[in-house]
Amino acid sequence: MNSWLIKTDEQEYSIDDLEKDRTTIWDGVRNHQAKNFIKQIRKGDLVFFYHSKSRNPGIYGVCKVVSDPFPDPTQFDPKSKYFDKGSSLRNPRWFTIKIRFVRRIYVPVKVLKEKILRDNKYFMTQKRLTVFPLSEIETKMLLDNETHH
DNA sequence: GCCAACGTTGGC
DNA sequence: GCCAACGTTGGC
Repeated sequence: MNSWLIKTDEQEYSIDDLEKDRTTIWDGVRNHQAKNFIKQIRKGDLVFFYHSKSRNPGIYGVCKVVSDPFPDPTQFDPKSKYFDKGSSLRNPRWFTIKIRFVRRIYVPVKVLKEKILRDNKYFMTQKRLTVFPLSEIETKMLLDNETHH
């Protein structure tokens, strides 16, 4: 089992939405490096749910991946802002996964930066990458950190 | 293929 | 709200 950090914009889809919906499709990723990571995610993997454009950026939840990667439906929908006319059903360009809410945690970006993810090259150097893998040690530290909840 | 212009992201 | 960093676009 692997674990990953994924980002969403709090304005668009927040941890509150996810807790209410229980499951969601994490769609709309349109970056090739991110897509390559998505294709490596497997059902049963662990996901940490991060809010960036927030007043208090940080990790807000733990989720379980409940599907293998599959073509992101929004790429085929002309009404979607994620529509990609260069993609086709036969040869889809973008992929997504389905995740299920497990529980809330809160780890502020300061703690991630100064401690838990300070050796994570993706977190530290690729601010705009919306999904990347976490090591076992990082995963353990994140799970151990949730004492105050 | 280069690179300036542009739009978006992320942290403060 | 600001702005640096950075990914993408489009003209050449």
